[in-house]
Amino acid sequence: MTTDNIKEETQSLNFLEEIIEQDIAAGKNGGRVHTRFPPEPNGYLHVGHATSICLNFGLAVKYGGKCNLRFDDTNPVTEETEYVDSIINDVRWLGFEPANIFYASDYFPKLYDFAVDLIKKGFAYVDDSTAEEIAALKGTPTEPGKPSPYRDRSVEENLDLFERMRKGEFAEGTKTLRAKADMTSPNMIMRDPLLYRIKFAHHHRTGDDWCIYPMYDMAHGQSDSIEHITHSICTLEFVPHREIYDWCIEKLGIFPSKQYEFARRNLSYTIVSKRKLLKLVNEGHVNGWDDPRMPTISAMRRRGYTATAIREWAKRIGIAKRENLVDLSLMEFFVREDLNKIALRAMAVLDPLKVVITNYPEGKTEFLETENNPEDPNGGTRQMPFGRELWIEQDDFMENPPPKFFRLSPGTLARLKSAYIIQCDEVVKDADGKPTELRCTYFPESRSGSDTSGLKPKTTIHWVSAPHAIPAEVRLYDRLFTVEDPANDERDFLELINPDSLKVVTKAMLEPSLASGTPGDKYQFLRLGYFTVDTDSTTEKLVINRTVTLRDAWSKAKG
RNA sequence: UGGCCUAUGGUGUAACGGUAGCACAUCAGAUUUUGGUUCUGCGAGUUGAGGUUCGAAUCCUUGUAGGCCAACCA
Repeated sequence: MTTDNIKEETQSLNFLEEIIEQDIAAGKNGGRVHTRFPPEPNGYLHVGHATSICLNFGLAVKYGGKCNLRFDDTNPVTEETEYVDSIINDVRWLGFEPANIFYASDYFPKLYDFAVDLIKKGFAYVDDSTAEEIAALKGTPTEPGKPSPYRDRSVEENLDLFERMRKGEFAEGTKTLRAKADMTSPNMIMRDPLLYRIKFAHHHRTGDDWCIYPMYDMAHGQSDSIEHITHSICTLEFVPHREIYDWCIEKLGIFPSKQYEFARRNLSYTIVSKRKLLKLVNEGHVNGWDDPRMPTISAMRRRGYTATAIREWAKRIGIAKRENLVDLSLMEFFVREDLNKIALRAMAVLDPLKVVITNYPEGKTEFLETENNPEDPNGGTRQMPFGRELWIEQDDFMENPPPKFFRLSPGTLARLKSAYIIQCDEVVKDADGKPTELRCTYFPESRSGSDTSGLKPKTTIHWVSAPHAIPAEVRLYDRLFTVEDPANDERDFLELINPDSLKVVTKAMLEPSLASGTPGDKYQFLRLGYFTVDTDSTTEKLVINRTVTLRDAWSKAKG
């Protein structure tokens, strides 16, 4: 037996996997595993949904089961087809194909029949109380509720009233259908929860067919049951709903789906509240739902995060029932890990400083070979033009360097990556004393691959040939908020926005091979980070997003 | 002052009565034509108090702390 086998066999399970394996072992549902991802199409999917998608689809994959994508579209006033399309797109982009794409709204007729069945069995009644009256009789967590005066209507009357609700005979808010459960239950959810409400609203799929719509407690579990979902996984805030979930299924005598709850995963420095996200977009704090600083899946995609990275991240942070705040650096680790393998290397200068090689012939251009990806044996090489005038990074030069700085400074040597070793002879400065040009000499015998100079520079820096460089706009992103947990801060979240979350570099210089870049292409700009071509790019102008920086020992060292 | 859920290094997550492990982060070192990658190593943890047991992170009791529940939202 190999080490790998041992490792695999002793791999620990999360609590949901344990439940599933026990169910399979017990022969429950014939060993079948069927999950579902049930978003409400009222907004864009965010990183929290991403973990849920990975969980539900991942479990199905792991146990040879199925996972449905089901739109929980039972509230017509907030839901739109636009969101449906983006959700399907996001699920597929993450690498999962739903076994079925279903809509709770497709079950409206069936759900209506279920409601009628509950009425007939004496488990539901039509209540004429107003919202205020219902709330008043509901009691409090420490006091039991009191029965509605309409609670003991006859089955016949309830049937009649409910049918007339459906026909549109009553105004919104005047009548509801409620479960006849337990007004004295310590679980507030069990105090005769609303099952149906009247809403004369246009539904994105059923149009004006209905003027009554099922509530969550009437729709969700029953939809699970209709689809024969075996493991219905949701977040912790639904724990108290489990009782009514089971109650409805039992009273209806339908397929017994089971609900299990986990703690949603929170990412540090981000916010996922739909209301707050909407505010960021509407008030222009960010540039739309897919602004690369947003926590939406579409934004992460645009920023250059890969589906692989997100899936691996979700796998690694695991699943449990305790409160958590996952450090952003863990996400960034997986983004770097994947990008390190797949991103093409390129050279780009964000803050250009002119270098003139005084002993290099004027007008001469030579092409030097450089590797596309040292991590990929089949990555191949490309040719980089090199000449007398180059751009290097301002940060790579210091006239008066501190002790640990070992890049270019007057009199020191530096290797130009895949090219020659140079030495800085003279610094040309502007009126403010800022270097504007370096006059250097190169060592012709130090060419990469055939270096006979014997010189040992302490550093290798990146560069771009000035006459061949492509100017581009590069957008540098940082965390959107200044505090780890903006959702739980006493200050208004708008006050916590990081003023430096976006820096636009307008005069970046890229190596010429970038000219053919199209949106979504991923690169590692040597020594700078991982970058991707943004959707704002045009044929005239490239726009590049920085996905994440490289780990940077130097910036840490200097503080 | 009701019910429910939860508590393990800085962070996330394992250990299912038998040596508290893994990953990230941190720090130190090696390698390196990317201050990247890779490799090696260090430091750091069971919410308090009782109890059961030969033995408790794990079981029991009881504190403490955090979260959720009184939308015609999901």
